Amino acid sequence: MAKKSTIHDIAKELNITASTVSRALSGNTRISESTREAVLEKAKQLNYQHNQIASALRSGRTYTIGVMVPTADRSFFSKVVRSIEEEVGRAGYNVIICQSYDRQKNERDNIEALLRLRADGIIASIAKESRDVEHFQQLRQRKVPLILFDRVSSQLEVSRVVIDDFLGAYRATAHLIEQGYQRIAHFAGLQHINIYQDRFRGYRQALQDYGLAFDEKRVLYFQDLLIEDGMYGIRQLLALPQPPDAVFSASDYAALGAMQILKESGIRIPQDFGLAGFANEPFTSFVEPGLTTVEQHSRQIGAAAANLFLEEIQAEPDQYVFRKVVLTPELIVRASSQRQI
Amino acid sequence: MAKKSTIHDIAKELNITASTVSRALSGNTRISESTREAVLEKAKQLNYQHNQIASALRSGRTYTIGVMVPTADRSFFSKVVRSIEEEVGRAGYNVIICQSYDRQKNERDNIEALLRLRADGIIASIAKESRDVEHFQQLRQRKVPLILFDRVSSQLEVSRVVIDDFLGAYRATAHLIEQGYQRIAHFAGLQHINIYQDRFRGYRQALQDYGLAFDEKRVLYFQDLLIEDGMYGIRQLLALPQPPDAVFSASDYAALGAMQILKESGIRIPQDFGLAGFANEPFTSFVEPGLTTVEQHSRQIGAAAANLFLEEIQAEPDQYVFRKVVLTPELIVRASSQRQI
DNA sequence: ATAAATTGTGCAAACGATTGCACAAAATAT
DNA sequence: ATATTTTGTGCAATCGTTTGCACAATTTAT
Repeated sequence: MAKKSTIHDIAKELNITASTVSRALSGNTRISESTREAVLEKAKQLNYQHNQIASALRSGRTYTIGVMVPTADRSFFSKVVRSIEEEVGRAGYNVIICQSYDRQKNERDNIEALLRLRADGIIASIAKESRDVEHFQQLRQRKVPLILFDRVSSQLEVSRVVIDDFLGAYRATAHLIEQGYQRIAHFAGLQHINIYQDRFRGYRQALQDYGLAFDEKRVLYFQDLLIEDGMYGIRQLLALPQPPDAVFSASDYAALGAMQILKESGIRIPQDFGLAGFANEPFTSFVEPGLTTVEQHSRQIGAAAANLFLEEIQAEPDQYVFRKVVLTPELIVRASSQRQI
Repeated sequence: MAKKSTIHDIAKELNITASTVSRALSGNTRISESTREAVLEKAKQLNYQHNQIASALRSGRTYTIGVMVPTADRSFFSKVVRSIEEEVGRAGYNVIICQSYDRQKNERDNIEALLRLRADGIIASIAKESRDVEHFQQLRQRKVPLILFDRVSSQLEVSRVVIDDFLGAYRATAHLIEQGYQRIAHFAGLQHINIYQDRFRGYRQALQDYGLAFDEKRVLYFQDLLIEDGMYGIRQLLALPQPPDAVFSASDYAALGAMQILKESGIRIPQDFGLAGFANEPFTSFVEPGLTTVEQHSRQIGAAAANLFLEEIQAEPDQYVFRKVVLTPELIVRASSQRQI
């Protein structure tokens, strides 16, 4: 039971040198077919396993890439991660998943760890807490490719892939208006985050284009846009002198919270009140009524991010130009907003 | 802008050797306070970053541990992972999250990748598809500590942490019986998986202890126990000559599917029909009515698994004895099963 | 038939840290 | 005052691959 075998062990048995073994294993074309076969067979026989550590040390490439998301237990991020895994996996890269839990400290620590591990690149979506992004700067200095997606920062000059949040929000709001809702409120996220800012802008633009007044009392801002936030928010809105008759929420979770309270209060959805969320979380399709929402095409986001990384890693370091991919979201209309039949 | 600095750079600047620098940085007590300080300062000044690759190659320890779960977007696994991260992080370990997506091939590939990366250990929950576990055996051969949790295999002699699934199922079923339900059905998982087998056994035992007849027509087996499975399952059950009046589902998701259909069919929960799930997924608390379920104490599972790993890694290789940690689950009673007030 | 290109392999130096051994200087014990 | 221990550092080998350079043997071109 050979504990650990190295290319030297293989070399010794075959009376050749380790260089030749290394080349045979890595597919160097200068190696003759016969020795290659012999090496491969002996490798299998000795239960040889490539030592990625040694390889990485010498070659400078770890074939490892870090993917950092706020949290992996959100359908959106989980799908993006999976899609990245599939895409870069085909090119021989391993993915290390990191979670920032929306904390800047974790984000910083993860970056440190990935740098120590000498990851070949990082694909990330920025933590909510990170208003400044200096901790990402050192990646630039160290020439580690960084690709951002979804939650990006304009302060970083890197390739990125986003969806058109403005358009998604615009369409959702316009749809509510077209369904006859008049006083549409908005659950907004923190405005230093691009996606929430864009969604807010889309909402306002739609109101304006359709000639509806914007009323800032109908906009509530939340740190996390969770279910509880939605519950709290809808209570605030219903207590207004002139309560709204619909909510466009920047998050499905907050929309769901609102739905709970509305149902409890005997307010009928969609007859009396319209609801639309954002992200197309799985639960949106099985709550009652189904929640109208915006699909972000997470798989495509992941694939795009992965490909941007692969491009960048293969490009000449100095003449690579950063790219921006913008995908178009899709409005998913469900019962929660369908007043007209 | 020093691109990359090594301990040699630091050494050169201070007119000492790399060995001394290495020792100073790693906290060796033989180094004088003055040189240590000088090294630390110079390191910061040169923007030095420890090269974990080189270190790993020489020392044989990567301080990296792989955590493999079927999928990270389930609340249960996500919490376990987080808890492991926190626990081993304190001991200086990095966590690499891998997902098998319940596929044996992915599981095998992940193990290969982790071995290539020379992970110091692996904590895993086995994929549904894996009936045999030979791909785990090579870890034993290569002396890489393996800790299993939740979905374990009796074919592997390793430390493990599980909850008492039998007890959880027993309590859930007993609770339904005590609420007056008479014909309790069960959504079961694949029986080659320990947790589903135990839950099934708990269900049967409770029926028996309370003098209720076991009827195999009331047990439906599902591959994945998803929402759709629950929808399909409840339809089957309702079509029986003598339909059940309650379901204990081995998964919250399937229970949720059943709930949807029951509501659509105008069957009142809990008055006409009782429901209980398993896992305490977040949505169980906000569906209407709240779903009775079983909490698995995921954080404790993660912490226990992490500590088992840390113990094993520190033990003498040959005299380590495998340990089994069994945690007690907790029944969470909600409206879906509370017929008696 | 000679020159040039190609093919297949070996040599040896990296990559950047860790670590056993050695040893001088300083501190402590006898 | 000498012997012994402790303290602080250096030397050099090592971890397992990769890779530029060299070079003989073969093949192809002129």
